Amino acid sequence: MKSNEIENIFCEDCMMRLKTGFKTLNKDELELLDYEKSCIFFKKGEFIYREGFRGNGVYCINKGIVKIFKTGIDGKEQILKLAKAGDLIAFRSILSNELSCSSAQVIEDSVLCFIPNKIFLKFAMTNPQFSMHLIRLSCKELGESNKYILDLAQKNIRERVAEVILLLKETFDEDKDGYMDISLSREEIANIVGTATESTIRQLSDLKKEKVIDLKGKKIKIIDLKKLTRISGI
Amino acid sequence: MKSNEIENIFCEDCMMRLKTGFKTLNKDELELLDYEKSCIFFKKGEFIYREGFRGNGVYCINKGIVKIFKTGIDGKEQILKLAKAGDLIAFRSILSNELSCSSAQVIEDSVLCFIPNKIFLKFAMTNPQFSMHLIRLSCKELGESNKYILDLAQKNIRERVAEVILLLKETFDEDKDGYMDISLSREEIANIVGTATESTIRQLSDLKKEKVIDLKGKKIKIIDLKKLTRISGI
DNA sequence: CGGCTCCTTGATCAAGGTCAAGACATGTGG
DNA sequence: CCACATGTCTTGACCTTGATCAAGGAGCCG
Repeated sequence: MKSNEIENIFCEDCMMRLKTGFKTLNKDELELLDYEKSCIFFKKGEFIYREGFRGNGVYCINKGIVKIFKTGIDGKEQILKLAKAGDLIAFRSILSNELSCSSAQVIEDSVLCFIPNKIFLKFAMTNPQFSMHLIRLSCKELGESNKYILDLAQKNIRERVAEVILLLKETFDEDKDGYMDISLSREEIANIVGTATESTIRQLSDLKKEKVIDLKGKKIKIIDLKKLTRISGI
Repeated sequence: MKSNEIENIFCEDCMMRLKTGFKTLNKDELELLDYEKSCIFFKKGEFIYREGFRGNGVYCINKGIVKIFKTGIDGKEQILKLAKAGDLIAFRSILSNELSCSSAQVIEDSVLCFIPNKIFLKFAMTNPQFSMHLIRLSCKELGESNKYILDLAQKNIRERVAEVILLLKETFDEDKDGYMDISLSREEIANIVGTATESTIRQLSDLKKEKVIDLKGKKIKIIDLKKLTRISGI
């Protein structure tokens, strides 16, 4: 189907499955999932799906990092979410039966399991445990979106940059030196914060000067968590 | 239970039910719902629930208008949604088992049906049709929230004011003179747009001068829908 | 080494926030 | 019914924040 299809990852052995609603599937369902799904490798920069299209399935991230974003006027991105191993993406449009409201592009080489519409919806409609998981997932994301609306409307850029760094810390691990295990371009950080690239750079420089964070290329390390939290206004 | 409880509205006869997931309930379930729910009258200005608390049920709006909002720094509101007859509110925190992420306050005298946690979750877990409705509802709202994030991040205030007027038009009917059937204070409009009250007033005045809308007290009438749409950048 | 792209910084400018004052509307008690 | 108080609306003046434009620097690759 896809050119970069790779050898099957057995769902039963998949550690990521336990982080998702798929852990509620019984043996038969799991077998069916295993049969119907396909595992696909995506290189950095590749698109998984694009805004405005009708999706034909959902993706479970087995490995890698994916950015989910909307495209605004003159092509400027607004990143809604960074998805990582164990996250389910593209479920919103499938479940609400709408066109996709966002695009997904790979930030770090990824392995994704594609689960076709039909079987995903079958589970959703026949397995109450599974559907409750989906409900919780979408309601959680709704809560996060609502929070971000407030921030965008009321916080200034310094506060939002601080908050995004804290968000990254929550989402990603850190290496032995304390730098967070994610490499985003300055433009991408700006597209999470919802501001111009230059403004984000200035805020990052300020935070570095103030010894709140340290920067090494694209890597960020939090030095003074307390102060960063205070700045973010959480 | 509540001081302003009013006489029961029979679910079976309730027209609003047909707009909600409750239309999927069978006769027995409906009877149970009817028995467990309570109908409550709320006067303008009263709070239905507040941010940060654990909800003990959801509300189905039978009549009236309710604003759902988050409170930010120094008390400034950000309105997330105006809910009207046929809308279900407070379901997010119940379903995700989190604290309420927003408050609900009555804008126009309302009648609400309170459905306790227990029975609502029972339906969600045992009636697949009902749970699919909930999934669709939360995914739809998630899509709207995501859209609003993009707007807040990238559109200017003129565009956003125009967009909010269009949103009001979609949500509420108009009277015989073409004025929309909702009265919001300038501050409330500003709290939807996510800006200062004065800025909103200026934009409204401009749009009136340009003959795009007309203003009569708190009532708004759209004169030039095409131009308004163009301004909103949709 | 030249040609990319991304990052950084400075200068400038406009959008929109804030403050202040007056207009208008509404309600209240005398 | 008036006088007064209160709250909302509106407008003007001013100033801050952050966007935009421009130029130079750093890192990377063929």
